[in-house]
Amino acid sequence: MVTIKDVAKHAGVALSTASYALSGSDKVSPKTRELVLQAAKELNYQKNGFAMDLKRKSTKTILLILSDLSGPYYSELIRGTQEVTLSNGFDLIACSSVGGADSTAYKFLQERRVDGAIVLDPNISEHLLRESAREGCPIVVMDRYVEGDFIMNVAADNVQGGYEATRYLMDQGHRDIAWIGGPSNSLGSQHRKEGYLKALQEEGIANTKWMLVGNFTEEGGYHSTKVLLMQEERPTAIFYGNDEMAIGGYKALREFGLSVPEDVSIVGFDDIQVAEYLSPPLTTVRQPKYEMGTMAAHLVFQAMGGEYVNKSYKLKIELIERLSCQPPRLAPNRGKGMET
Amino acid sequence: MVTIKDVAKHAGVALSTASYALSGSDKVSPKTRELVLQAAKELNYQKNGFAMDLKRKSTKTILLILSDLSGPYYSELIRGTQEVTLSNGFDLIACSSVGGADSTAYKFLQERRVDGAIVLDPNISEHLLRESAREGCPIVVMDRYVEGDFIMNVAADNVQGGYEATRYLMDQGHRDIAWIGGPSNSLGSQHRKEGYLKALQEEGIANTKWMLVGNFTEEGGYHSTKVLLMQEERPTAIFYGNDEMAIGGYKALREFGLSVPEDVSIVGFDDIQVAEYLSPPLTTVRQPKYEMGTMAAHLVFQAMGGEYVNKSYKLKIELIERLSCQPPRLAPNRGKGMET
DNA sequence: ATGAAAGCGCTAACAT
DNA sequence: ATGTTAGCGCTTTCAT
Repeated sequence: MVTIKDVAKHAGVALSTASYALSGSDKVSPKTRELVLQAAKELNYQKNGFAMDLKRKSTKTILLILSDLSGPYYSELIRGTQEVTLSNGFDLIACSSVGGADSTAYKFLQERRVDGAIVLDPNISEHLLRESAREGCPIVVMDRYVEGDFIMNVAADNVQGGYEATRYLMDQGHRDIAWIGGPSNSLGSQHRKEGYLKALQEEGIANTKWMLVGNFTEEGGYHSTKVLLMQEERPTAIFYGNDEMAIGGYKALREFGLSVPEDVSIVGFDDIQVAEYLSPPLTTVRQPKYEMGTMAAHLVFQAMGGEYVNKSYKLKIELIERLSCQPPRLAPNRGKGMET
Repeated sequence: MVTIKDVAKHAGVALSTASYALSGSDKVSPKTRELVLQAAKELNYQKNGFAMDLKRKSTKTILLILSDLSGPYYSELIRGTQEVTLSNGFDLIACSSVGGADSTAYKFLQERRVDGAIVLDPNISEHLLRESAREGCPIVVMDRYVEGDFIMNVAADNVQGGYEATRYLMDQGHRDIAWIGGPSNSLGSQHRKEGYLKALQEEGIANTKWMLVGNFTEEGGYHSTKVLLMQEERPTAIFYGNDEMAIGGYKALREFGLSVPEDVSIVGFDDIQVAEYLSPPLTTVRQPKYEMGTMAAHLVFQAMGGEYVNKSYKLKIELIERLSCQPPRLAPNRGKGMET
């Protein structure tokens, strides 16, 4: 491997001179610089970034940790973080936690390979987070709440989102509204459910009968919906913890010969790209993902700069009205022994 | 910052002993190890990965470069590379070329920060690729063809894909088939077009009238389609360089009061998630993305191992038949001065 | 089993 | 303007 030493020798200058020349310092004469650059080119010299980081004690890179590094969900969010990161002269790399404790995420966090991190990944333990966050490596955790030094949180207001979706359904006259939630390790899903329950309670509805879980996948939504439909009493509306599950729901409904929204109204969560193309187009709740991304990145840089920042931010959420909901066809099927 | 030196001192052992203990070598007695581990915990010691890499002269990480780190397109591909990378005990990080020469991609490639790279990004110059690929850092370039030492290529057989899509349309009786391609820096798009032309030629059709470019975006597809439809003679079918553009096409067609597939048949390319939910569901060409991902990763590791590998791979492509095509309604509108 | 010391490739303070 | 040199934090050889 050709090092700066080789370049220096080849150019007939001292090691430091080569270093200066290569880094564009004005401490060397144009002539020497040219000499060095020439030598570097001839030898096909490539700088070793680590050696540099080691000296400089900072990497100028931010790490973005996602649960699977894929999925349409992240697009906008990534774009947001990327813009901010870049305009601060930093680099952004992304990795996932696939592989558990051997995962790239763990390695990069534990080995001080980055100057800051943004984490959107329930698999990263609070322990690791607290252990890794430090002066020189602030961490922003998204969609969950983790306390600790140099740890900040940003999330969409999922409670609000859940509440508004349910409220919307109730305003149309629905009273029998089912909830199909995400996995239990998703705080976002829990909060949506909280909002859902809050809305129900406001109307004095104590629904516990129609609460199921999918796992945020189409598959899961499909199965949970089938389970739901096999019960004696059916809801007039279903609120899904995310859009993917709602897609599965559409499928299950179709299999039961039920149509949306005539027989049952549906609302999803996330507003992924497909939502608008489903038939009927899915009414759903949109999270301000781009804003969440920029927000997170800004926080990282503020914390780096030692600025005082609030530890926790909640961003407003927006209901996207499409065609998957309408008032329930009949008077709700109550009087079969339900209270109120 | 607490270093291994501090840990050693705190534990009352030598630097090297601490290092051994920390890395789980069996050269230290269990007792000393315990001592060191304890000290490390007390001081909240975190190893510095760079220093380690510097010594070890390898990073055990592979870099995946994508043009924008987002977009539904990549999902499967990423999953493929990730699986292989992980099972080889390596880490995978992803970054984009946003930022041009200042981008993360450039930095990581130029500064020897990784042991290999997979590039799916037309923005990375051939020059950089050739400069960066070397023993100890093989590079696999996807969807384009770059020659050089330690550079390999994997791509879907886009020519075949373009050919089959067009052939399919022609088998239904279409003769007036438009092409709306991607940006000119996309070799994939060029190849698809090549296949398209080849199919046309087989029937003796020398179509040049209906060839436009979008830029792989919905927006672009929309506009190009409008331009197309404003012309006097209209095609009976349109073949889009990717699905996003086809979506834009659907929209433009609707605005012109034309329906798919009755008035014009459509085929897309890529088979993104939305394709199946469009109405009508989009007939399109699926690339074996997961396989391309695993293939690329395997190649990187083989090259690392010094194994002889072919430099170039082409993967078969598959036509997904949905409902956006049907035979043209009338006899094709020829006889207006067209040859044959 | 443990310690001393060399050195990975680089930057930057210091000397010339 | 250029050269000399001391580390950055770590691994690893070689003595002990």
